[in-house]
Amino acid sequence: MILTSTARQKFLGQDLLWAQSKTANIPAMSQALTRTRFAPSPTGFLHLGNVRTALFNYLAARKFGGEFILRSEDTDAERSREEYLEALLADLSWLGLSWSAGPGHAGEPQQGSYRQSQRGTLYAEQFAKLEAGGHTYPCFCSPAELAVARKAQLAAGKPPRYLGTCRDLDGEARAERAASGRLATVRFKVGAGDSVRFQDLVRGSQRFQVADIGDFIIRRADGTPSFFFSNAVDDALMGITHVLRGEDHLSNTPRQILLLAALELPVPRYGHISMVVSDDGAPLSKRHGSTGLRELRSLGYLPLAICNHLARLGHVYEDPGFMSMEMLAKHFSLEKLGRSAARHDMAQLRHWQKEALHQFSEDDFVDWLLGKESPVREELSDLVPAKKAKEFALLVRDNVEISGDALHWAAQLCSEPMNFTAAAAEVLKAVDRSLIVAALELLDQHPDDFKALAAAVRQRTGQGGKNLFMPLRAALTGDTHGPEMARVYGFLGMPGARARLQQALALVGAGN
RNA sequence: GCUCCCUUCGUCUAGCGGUUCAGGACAUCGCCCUCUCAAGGCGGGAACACGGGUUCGAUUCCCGUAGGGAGCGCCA
Repeated sequence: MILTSTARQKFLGQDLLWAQSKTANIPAMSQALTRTRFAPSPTGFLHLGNVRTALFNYLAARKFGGEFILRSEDTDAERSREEYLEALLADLSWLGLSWSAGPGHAGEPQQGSYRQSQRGTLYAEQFAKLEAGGHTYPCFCSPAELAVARKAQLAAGKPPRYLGTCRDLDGEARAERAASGRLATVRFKVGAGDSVRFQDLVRGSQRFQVADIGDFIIRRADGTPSFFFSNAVDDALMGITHVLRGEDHLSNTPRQILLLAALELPVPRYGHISMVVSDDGAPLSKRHGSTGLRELRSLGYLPLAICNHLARLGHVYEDPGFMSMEMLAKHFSLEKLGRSAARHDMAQLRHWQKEALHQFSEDDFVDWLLGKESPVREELSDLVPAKKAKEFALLVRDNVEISGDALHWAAQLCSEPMNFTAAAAEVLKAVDRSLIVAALELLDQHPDDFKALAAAVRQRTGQGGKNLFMPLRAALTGDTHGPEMARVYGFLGMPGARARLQQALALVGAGN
């Protein structure tokens, strides 16, 4: 395809616009006009890379008082599943990313559905426009034939591009092939000898040779639109102004610009953000345990912890502190987006998790650990008596980083008989029997005052400091670290403490 | 194979030719606090991939090399 001069003018005009937008950090335009989107295909669960893309789009929209919309790219009927879509929506809203329009949203807009599988009519109109403009042709090559051609090109050291076999077929030849029952795809005619330029929001000016782009399929043999087509067309039709997407789309962008130009539809500003790789440097995949949003959620990571972590992967905030979603949006800036790939580091996420927990009030914390949303709610209720649950939660608060950690403390402090960690058993083995015996005998005199008990034991045994407290801790909690002993003692209660000391006695004195 | 993108402490990154023998955060190590852990305070170690240019002067600009990544699909 040769760009018409008006189309080219348009490009130049847009180049200018984009160049400006880069320096001005998104033009004022008409503020409310900033529309971003997240357009996943419901073929699996979200991983951190997807989530970060969604987050950036959300933050950009929110910062400029615009709209963030969701679109389900479910044109692949084979792989798309309703349950994935539902999971996606649930996970995104759990994260705190709210969208103003999307699949299943009340008040579906004038343009139609936010599921591509239901936008066939709209696509048909656009296909017709393209066909009328002479931008397309049917291609009768079979997948097998194409695969062979590709292989041959690769072997010959050539780029694997469509050869154009069906491009110049005349009407007769086409009719003949169609009559023979061969199904045709529709290809977009890409012209030669020109280049496509655009100003990438994060990578600056880009230029691709049109000659390097083969005629690509925009409609599959079954009549459904291909990604290049539906994705670009929907962005235009839905009035998307800024597309922040993965770097993997960068070299495909010229195709979409060409398409949109042929359709005379508005071209959004594109920003290609770096990829996120997992902590071992491997690319993220839909079934990568530690990088799946679902997995993190079920482990007890908090939405805001994840957002703080992700927002700083490939994006810089001057303030190194924890931020609310509002602050994340307020200080989000396209100019602060980095160009190189970022590694997801669990240690960093853990830091934000601690920060997020730190922000919690007591009630928030109790609700997080024991409430309906808690992934450990049931297991905890099996271990901790309901009436002591709240006290337990507050007791272990400083020793819990993710909800699962509470399970350890529940097991240590509530199970009967009690568990001793290896370290605690070591401590008890080395301790003098008389110390535990003394504690046992003095227990009655100090039923609810650990300090007084400790003082009494100290007086009788002559042991103090670490030598006093560590054995008592090991005996009462079965562990060598944990919450403050005075609070633990209060939680255990006198009868509980007695039972525990007696159990500990069995381990004591292995040395004497 | 071709095209494009990327390359500063272990990790995320600041840096947009000199005021930086490179700053912050996380992680790590040490000390303080302390009955333990955590938190908190103080302090330490730790990086400009390599080679050429350009320049009075390069982490910063240009060109190569190496390494990593992406795209070239009737996947998205």
